[in-house]
Amino acid sequence: MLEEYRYQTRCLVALDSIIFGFDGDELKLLLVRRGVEANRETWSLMGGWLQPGEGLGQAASRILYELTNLTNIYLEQLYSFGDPQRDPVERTVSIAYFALINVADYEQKISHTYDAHWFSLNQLDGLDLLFDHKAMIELAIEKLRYKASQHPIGFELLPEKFTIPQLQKLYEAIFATSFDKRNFSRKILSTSLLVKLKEKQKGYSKKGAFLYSVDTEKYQKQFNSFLNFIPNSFI
Amino acid sequence: MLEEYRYQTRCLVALDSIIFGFDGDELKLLLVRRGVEANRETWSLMGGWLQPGEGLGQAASRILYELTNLTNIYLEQLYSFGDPQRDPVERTVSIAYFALINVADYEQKISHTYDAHWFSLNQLDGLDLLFDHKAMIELAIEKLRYKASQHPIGFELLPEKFTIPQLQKLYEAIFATSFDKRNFSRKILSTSLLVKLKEKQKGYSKKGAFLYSVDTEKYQKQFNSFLNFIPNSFI
DNA sequence: ACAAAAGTGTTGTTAGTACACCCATGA
DNA sequence: TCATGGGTGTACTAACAACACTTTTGT
Repeated sequence: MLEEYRYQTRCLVALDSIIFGFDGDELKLLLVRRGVEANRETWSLMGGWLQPGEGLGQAASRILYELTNLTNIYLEQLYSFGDPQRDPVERTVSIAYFALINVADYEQKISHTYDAHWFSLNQLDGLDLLFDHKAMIELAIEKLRYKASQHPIGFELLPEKFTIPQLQKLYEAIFATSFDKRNFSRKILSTSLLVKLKEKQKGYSKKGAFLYSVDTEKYQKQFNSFLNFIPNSFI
Repeated sequence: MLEEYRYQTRCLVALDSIIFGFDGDELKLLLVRRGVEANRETWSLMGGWLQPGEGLGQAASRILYELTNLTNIYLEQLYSFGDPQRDPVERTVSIAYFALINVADYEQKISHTYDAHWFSLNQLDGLDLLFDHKAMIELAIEKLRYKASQHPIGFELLPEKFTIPQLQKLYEAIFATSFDKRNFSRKILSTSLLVKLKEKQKGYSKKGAFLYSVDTEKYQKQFNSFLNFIPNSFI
């Protein structure tokens, strides 16, 4: 090994994932209570160690799978946390990832071996979380809001067929505010990313609301080309 | 030490900093050619190892200082790179930071012990860079553009007193495009973040251009409150 | 028949875009 | 006097914000 490398200190590297979910009404967060030696009773994000030969996102996915049984969740890197005191046992750098899922889609699949549990965002205030996980969550909420303000990212949090009022509820949950429904539906439909279906959702309201699905082809095209929206949005 | 920690693999953690500079005309990038054993002749970002007891940003600042003598540069975390093969000598996770500085302000201070050198962005194409540093730079450019499209971040790249045409050149360099000067100055002045000074810049043009400075108080206020721009920008 | 949620249109205001001429000065 | 870059105004268009009534249907 090269001299230059030989005398460097190696350091624990952890991955922590923040999983947001929407149940049709509230925005939720998936936490686990792990059966590990330290902090046995503390709720925490889905976390684990980086293994040799593993990519970062790959490790985050594996850990999420091991703790909850969830697979094929698109995880996005959020931020790296490296305060020397963040883990009192030993200095650890943690790389945080986050994802958005639809609670209903995954309810059956989530294993409860490690006591995984959905918390609504307001429940968090009273809760004590491991290490700096609260700061991670706050940053993730900020990023989620930012992303939702740019992309119609919310689609990923809904079932394949959904109604405009459902989508509005989701955005209202993300931004903790309320929108005018006329302006909301106009704005959403003006993207022409939604396809109106013949069916109506029944049961929730007396009248029933039309179901829509995402035109995935258009959606891909539009949001894989970032370039077109940058220059003139500022100047 | 806890069992849970004892058997984990520790890993090298590096910090790499991407330093953008503006010289009044072009957007540049600071690279070094380090006298290290491996890759002696390759240009690279300002990189080094995380030491015990150091925060991540703190380490990035120290490394930047050691390689260039620059201090008091605000570094912002960009992304973490952890491909198992990214460093062929040993598996290393690298956390990338970036910063924007005004070339003229720091020209005297930059030490050239390690052969630090400004490259204009177009020069990069032909250049071979260490490891995945090219990908880091590309991501940093993307982020810089995004930030500039939201905030008037460009102010940090200019001297304390600057002219509107200088600012326009900077934005044109960042976005690799050109803007209508009437619309540009209207847009910039409409933020009322600039204070018009009595003095003119002479020498560059025959007529001379009025100098402006940033109203730092307003600037702080406006861009520390993110919340107000989110909801209605989407809905 | 009535309660509860769905759906829809108009108007005023604001921000964005495209475009062309005169001004001040040094050489 | 002329070449160079600095500075400004207007008219058109598109997006946004505020606002209230009618429709459907289950009970």
